[in-house]
Amino acid sequence: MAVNIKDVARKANVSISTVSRVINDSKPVSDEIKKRVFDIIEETGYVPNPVARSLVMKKSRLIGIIVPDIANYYTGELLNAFEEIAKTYDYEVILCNTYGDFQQELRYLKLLESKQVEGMIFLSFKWDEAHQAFFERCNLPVVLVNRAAVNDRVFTVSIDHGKAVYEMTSEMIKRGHRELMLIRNGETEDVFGTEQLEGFRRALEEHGLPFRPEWVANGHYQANDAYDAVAALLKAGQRPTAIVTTTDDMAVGAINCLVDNGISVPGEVSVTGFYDTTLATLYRPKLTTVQHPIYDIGAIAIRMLIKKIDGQEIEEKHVRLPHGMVFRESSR
Amino acid sequence: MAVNIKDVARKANVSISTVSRVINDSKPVSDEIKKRVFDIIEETGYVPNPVARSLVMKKSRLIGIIVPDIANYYTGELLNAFEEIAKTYDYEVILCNTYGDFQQELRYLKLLESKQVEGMIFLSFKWDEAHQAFFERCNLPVVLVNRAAVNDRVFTVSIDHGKAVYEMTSEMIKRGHRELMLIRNGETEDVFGTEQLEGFRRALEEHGLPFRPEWVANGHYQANDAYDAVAALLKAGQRPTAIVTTTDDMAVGAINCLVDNGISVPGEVSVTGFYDTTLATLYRPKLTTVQHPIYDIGAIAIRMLIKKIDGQEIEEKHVRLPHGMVFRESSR
DNA sequence: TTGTAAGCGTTATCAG
DNA sequence: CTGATAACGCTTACAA
Repeated sequence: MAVNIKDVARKANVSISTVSRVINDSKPVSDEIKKRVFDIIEETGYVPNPVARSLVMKKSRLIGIIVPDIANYYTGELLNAFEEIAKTYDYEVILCNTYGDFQQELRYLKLLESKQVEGMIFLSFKWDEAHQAFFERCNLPVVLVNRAAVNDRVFTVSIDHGKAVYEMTSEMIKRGHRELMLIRNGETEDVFGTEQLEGFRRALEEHGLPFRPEWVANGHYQANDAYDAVAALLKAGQRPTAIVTTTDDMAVGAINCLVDNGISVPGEVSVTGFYDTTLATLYRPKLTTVQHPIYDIGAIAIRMLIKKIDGQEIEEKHVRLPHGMVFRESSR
Repeated sequence: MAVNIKDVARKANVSISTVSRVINDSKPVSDEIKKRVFDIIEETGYVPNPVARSLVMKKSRLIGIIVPDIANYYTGELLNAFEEIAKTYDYEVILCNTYGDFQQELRYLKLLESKQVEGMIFLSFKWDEAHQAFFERCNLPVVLVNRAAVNDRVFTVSIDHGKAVYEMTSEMIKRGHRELMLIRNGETEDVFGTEQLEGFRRALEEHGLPFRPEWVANGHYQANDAYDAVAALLKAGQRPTAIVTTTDDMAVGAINCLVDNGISVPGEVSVTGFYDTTLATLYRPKLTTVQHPIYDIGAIAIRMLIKKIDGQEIEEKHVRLPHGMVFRESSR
């Protein structure tokens, strides 16, 4: 049977309040007694019961993480960051996978609330009134990762998607491309998808290139989406010379389709990715892609959350991290 | 302020024990009172406090998961399964990422114990005395995923790695290959690495082919390991016609090295993977690989654990799931 | 069938 | 500085 505070108190010949004081360093205790208590703790291997502690403090030291899919590099890397930083602050993360299902999300929100999490990190595709209402009611801190800001009630951290697409598109144009296609994240509710589109359009405009709506496809992060989009374009007899995508997976899907149709990459068509995941260097040709500080985004998100939980004021409620670009073999 | 059992009791004009009885359905309560209580619960939105419940029941309904790295498809898919099934049984999983570090593992073991987890799932590379001693002492159920059985104190679930390698190797031999290389998981403590080697050796023997130790490389799951191993062999002027690997990533690494050296795959050399991750179909040439029921392994592991936690007897302590083989473009 | 009361292992208030 | 003691929200004998 595990030893508890009472046992320690008895063996050390002090009251339990004293023991509590020494383990929490909450009030002055004489050095002599402190040592006696520490010795007993050492000897018995006593560890305070976090459940009892939670009950009285009304704090669970739990953080809820809601993600649409765990099985990919991007989410995994984020989780690495959440987990690692949270531990540092003595918080535990509990994981909820929604498979992108809206109802599931709502269910998990309630579940997490009942589990007394002290805050949440949200990685879902959309953010709508139901979410908003929920957080309004339960008054829990939330931070959204790679979702656009809706208001100051929720915090966000991401890169500037519009700028990233703008820069990558401009770079392709500078390198001589005139026929460009965009495959973006096309959830209509996804504000970043819109941002991405705007970035693309702006790059074209600034270089005096025409914007053709039919050369914009809406993907959902997956390789297949891009494959199909490119296939459709090809079938319609159209052929861009550069394809800008917003996911490494989609870039690979696009390239696969091109190659399957006998079109060489980057010989005839250049393709760019997004995020710079492991896939970008594993795949051949290696991907030219937007470098996304995934781990850092995760680290900042969880730090913001914990800061807020601890009652500190957050000055910068919507953080935007800088991104980079790597030019590898998939573009010319 | 959240409503508690007392509030419900008062509003329903019953004692708190009665409320407890109706929410847990633990003892008979008259239909009339039951209805009254349910109405109040509905009205107030009361949710029992799981922390208080844990304290008295001495159960946390928490399961600890220890993994060496979250950011890959394999772990992610496993986590999907853990998370999903655990929720079904009203358990929460808490995640610990060790980056493969042994000391970190030990630290997490203690942490999880102090958090009162009721069981653990372990995905670490090795299993040694320190682990064994820990579980011996704290008497917590554990299940090891894709690690070999050490004894009956810990449960395991995996596929038969020896058989998988044996079959894939045999198949390559049947297809005419006589010069085969193996890149396996080479942690010396990794019993499956040994099993894999044995399977390879047995396939060669049964077909009267010589076993050359220098054509066996030890990787650590990563593409780079395989890349380097193949590069070394090539440098030594050796060239197999088929390379069997035990990871899709390693297969890709091997192919990349071959191609970088002007050797065509599968034209001149065939390469096979393991696990059938998303990479296997994203990459070109698409990978011939061993199909590994990742999600199922995770599902069985977490079910075994929960069963054990609930005090049920586990008849089959070391489960081996069947695997498959897919032949795609990376082999001839 | 229902209620009373004793914990569960802590922290925190209030005397001394 | 130290020690009783009352919470925290719930389950569960034990009584009624």
